[in-house]
Amino acid sequence: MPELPQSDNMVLNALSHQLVEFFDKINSWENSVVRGSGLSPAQMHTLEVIGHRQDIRMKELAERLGVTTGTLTVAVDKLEKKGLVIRKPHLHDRRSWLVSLTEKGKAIFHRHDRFHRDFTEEISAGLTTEEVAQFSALLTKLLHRM
Amino acid sequence: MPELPQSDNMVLNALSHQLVEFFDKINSWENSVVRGSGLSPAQMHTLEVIGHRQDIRMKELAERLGVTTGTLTVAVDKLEKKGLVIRKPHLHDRRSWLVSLTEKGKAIFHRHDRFHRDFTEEISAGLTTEEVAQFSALLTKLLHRM
DNA sequence: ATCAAATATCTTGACTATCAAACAACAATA
DNA sequence: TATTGTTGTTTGATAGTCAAGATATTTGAT
Repeated sequence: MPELPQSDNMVLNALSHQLVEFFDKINSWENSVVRGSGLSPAQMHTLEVIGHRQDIRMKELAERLGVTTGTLTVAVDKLEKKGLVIRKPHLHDRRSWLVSLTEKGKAIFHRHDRFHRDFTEEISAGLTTEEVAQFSALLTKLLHRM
Repeated sequence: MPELPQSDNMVLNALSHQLVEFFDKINSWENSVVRGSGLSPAQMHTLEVIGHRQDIRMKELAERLGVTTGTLTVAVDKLEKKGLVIRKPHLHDRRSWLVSLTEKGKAIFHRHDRFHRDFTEEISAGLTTEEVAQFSALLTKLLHRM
């Protein structure tokens, strides 16, 4: 197993802590924005995933959210009661349901998406256009390995 | 209010969705790692904050975690029962308690910190040393505005 | 020195999120 | 057809969360 040079080790250590801080700050921003919307963070996240992939099976939705189908059943029940999502039977698999956003759900989804966009603009206001492009390119490489 | 050029707008939109994806992937990685430790994500996060700032007041800990002191009282009760943290009276303010990690809590904290370090190393393995330094520098600028 | 206001923590009640396990309906395969 | 696997639901237990109220202590203004 090859050893990293000491300097690389220190950079990685610093980066690790930066990532933790970055994550925490995004997280608390997200929470404070969501709390102003009448939905819980988990509910908003559910709307987000459905919004990016309409007519999604319960099973796949649960996987993408990282919860069990049991948890999801209850969550979707509540969102359906609020009129934000709707279940439709799967045409070819009668065990399955497809979940999608209602118009009301789509409105919330798009508003939240705009919040993300505004947040991104705000935090990158200290960067030049080139630096933003650079950051995005590096992020692409990182995402490939995750 | 100045309008951004169309191309900048598109870059920001892309970056916004990249950040969401980045956040989600870190989140699910973190959750899967934590679940293997017998602690909940919230409990691990509490240990992390205490670990970085031993002898912290309940009030300040609650603020850093983004929860009310009522929530924290219950959380610290449970961590204390597990032998991971300990409350000590504040020397100069008899209303206050200082919370710190026990040896057992420190062990868990350090192990988790190493997980973060390994994760960082893994995802940045596709980057050159210079790119890692570049990414870290850009992150520093972003963190300043958050 | 006294007293009102502010602060730090804890308690309680209500609600949500979560999982695991057991179950029912249906699909896929031997 | 009979068996095995998959999809979604239900239920019981535990944890996380907040708001509101209670208690003890400190601070600040008279």
